[in-house]
Amino acid sequence: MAYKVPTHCKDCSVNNACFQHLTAEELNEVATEKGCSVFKKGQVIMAEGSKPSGVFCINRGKVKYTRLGSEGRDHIIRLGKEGDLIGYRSVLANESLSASIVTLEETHTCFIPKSLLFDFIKENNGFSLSLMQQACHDLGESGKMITNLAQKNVRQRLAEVLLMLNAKFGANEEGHLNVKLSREEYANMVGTATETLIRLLSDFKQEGLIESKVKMIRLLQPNKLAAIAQLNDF
Amino acid sequence: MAYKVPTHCKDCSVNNACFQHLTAEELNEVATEKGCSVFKKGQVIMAEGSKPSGVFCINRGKVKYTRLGSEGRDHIIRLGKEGDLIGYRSVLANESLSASIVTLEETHTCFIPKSLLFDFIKENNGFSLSLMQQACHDLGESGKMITNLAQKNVRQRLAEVLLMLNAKFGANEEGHLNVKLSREEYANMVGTATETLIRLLSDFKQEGLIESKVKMIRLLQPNKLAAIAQLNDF
DNA sequence: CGCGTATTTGATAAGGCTCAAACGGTGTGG
DNA sequence: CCACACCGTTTGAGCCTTATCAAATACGCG
Repeated sequence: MAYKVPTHCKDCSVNNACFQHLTAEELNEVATEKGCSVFKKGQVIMAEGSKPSGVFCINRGKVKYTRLGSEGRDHIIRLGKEGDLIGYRSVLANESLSASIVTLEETHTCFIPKSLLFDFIKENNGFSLSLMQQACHDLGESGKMITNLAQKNVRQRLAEVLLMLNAKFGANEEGHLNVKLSREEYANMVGTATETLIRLLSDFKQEGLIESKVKMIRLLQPNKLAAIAQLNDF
Repeated sequence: MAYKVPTHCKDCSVNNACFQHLTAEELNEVATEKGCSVFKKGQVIMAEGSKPSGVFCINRGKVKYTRLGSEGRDHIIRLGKEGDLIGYRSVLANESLSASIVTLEETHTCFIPKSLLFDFIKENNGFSLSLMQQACHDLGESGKMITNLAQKNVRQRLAEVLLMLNAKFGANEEGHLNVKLSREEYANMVGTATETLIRLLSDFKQEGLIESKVKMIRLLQPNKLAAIAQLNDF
């Protein structure tokens, strides 16, 4: 499972905001110390409750952050894609993971050990600040999600999730959302039962807001979706 | 409204985790540059959407972070008390405030300008790391709240909110929760209608789980509340 | 092609929201 | 000191949204 990807960090195509603050020398350190892995679809990269010994940088692929609720049901609290750091929250707060991180498709990662990460934080202010900004930004997003769950109904939340997916992953040449999720995963993002989600998706289809063929969803009228979601900002 | 509190930071009774990493000299800087204010109950310290030019440190008092939802209803996403930093998320992420910060009682604060904060971040690794840990910890708490809202019913969430208040603010000598909130504020924390909240509170009262006289709530059986809330960890 | 899983549809029930009205405490002015 | 008005709280009734259970259908994989 563990292997070295051919690319050196400085040639890496993905652009992580934090790593852009590292010097050539520091990037060399990463390239030397990092371990690389490939995960197949559906694999658990990190398990809820464990304490990771470092962070992963996603080189290719997509992941979901999923928390197990008390009724044995999952809830997806965030998604990650190329360039995102995985598990940084837990490592920096020195807390155990509050969610499992599971791949949505084949995913290539580079592992950066905790010690190296903390070295950079101590020595490189730009890196440190960038990481902090990441955390604070994510905290803001979480706040939005909290209000949405507390105040919006399922229809509004679904519209918002669709727009969020579009903003984060974009669409391919045919206009389909660039991420494949099962109906259950959609339901776990929206916070509803799978059956309810399916009914609302077909409502949206009938209203001409989206097109959907099983795993392929195309947004036809994003502005109308935004109106449904009651978005003030997007 | 703005005045200097008599205490120098190094004598300040409140212990903010970040400030403990500052040197005597740096604390002097804070004491020199900070501005202090007193806010009466119900005053808005910072308004949602604005961009603060620094952070407040709470010297005395309690605040709520409240977001205005699309239906004109508030949702309380967090509470703050003595020693907490206000507005750090927005300042560090360089984003506008995602919530208004409103006092729950008379509150004394010290204002620390953005520039000074960033100086410390650049020069003092302990401070910087501590701030980062704060942000990452809060991010974890937000994640918990998201799962709770998505998966738990109102009764479970109310039990959890009561326990959270007890953990954060404790109880006075008579066993009453050390924070005064209206029924509407409780509802806005739980994410439900005021009427529903009132009904559930009186259910809890009938079941002997709590005592309540308007603004005074006493938890009688916290372990039973924890069972209702389905807490894995508390 | 056949099995297992994911998706879809239907029927029913419950949880929670909304509207309406009554009640209670508190502060103000006479 | 009392009467009144206002606001927060409480209770009731009906309805709507959403969850749950059950069953049918479609899809993907070996």
